[in-house]
Amino acid sequence: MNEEIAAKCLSELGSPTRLAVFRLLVRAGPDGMVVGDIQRRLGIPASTLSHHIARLTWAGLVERRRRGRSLHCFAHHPMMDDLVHFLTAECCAGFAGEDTGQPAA
Amino acid sequence: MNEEIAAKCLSELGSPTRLAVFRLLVRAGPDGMVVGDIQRRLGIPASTLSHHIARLTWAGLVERRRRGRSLHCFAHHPMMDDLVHFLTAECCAGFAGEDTGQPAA
DNA sequence: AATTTATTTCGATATTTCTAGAAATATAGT
DNA sequence: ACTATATTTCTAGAAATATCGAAATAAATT
Repeated sequence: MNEEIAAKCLSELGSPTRLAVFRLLVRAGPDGMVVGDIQRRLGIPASTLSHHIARLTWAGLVERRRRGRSLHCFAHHPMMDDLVHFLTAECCAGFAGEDTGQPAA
Repeated sequence: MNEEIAAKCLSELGSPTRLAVFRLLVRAGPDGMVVGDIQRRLGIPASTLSHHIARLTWAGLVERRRRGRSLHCFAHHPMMDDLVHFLTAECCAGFAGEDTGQPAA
């Protein structure tokens, strides 16, 4: 995880709709959730939802696996864990990060 | 911290430029950093930087205090801590969040 | 192979965001 | 009051994003 990838993830999670989708998937656990169920839960058109899920997937935050006619979506936890670790280590008060090349002052 | 505020913070930090600004401020510590120093460090026009700092401030992630002719900027750690806590508690694998009103399945 | 279900891709429009120059504002010094 | 410095606000064009209906694709069923 570097600043560029972190920014990408943050940006994707920064959409209220996408954050809601991601939280649903986290709550859904290892079984994931079918696109149609997410759609009914959030009440948004299928094409709009598809767009948002595609972006989350592109950012590495969500995985999709086809099972029969349905697509199951899962939160991809390693990416989220890396992101939280990055924020904790380099963007929080108790900053103990490595020297990134620039002097502290 | 709720989903709406979290989305706002995530969205603001999701810009590469703004994430860089915020990280600079975290590294700068309690002394903060003057806008002009940030500008020279990042090499972007003053008006562009002002826009980004205004957004970070509006999101509650940065504080500004005038000191003479300069404006000192500081990372506002409580907001960031709340955000990281929100992500850890409700968007990560070991999810132990409260029931948000919907049944788990 | 036609039908039904599930989801995506396309296309078009509306909105937001980014960027940066020019002008304006705020403060300090002379 | 004038000048210099620091930063913001105004403005606008370009680029990115959001939205959603319609058409297309994929898989199962008949």
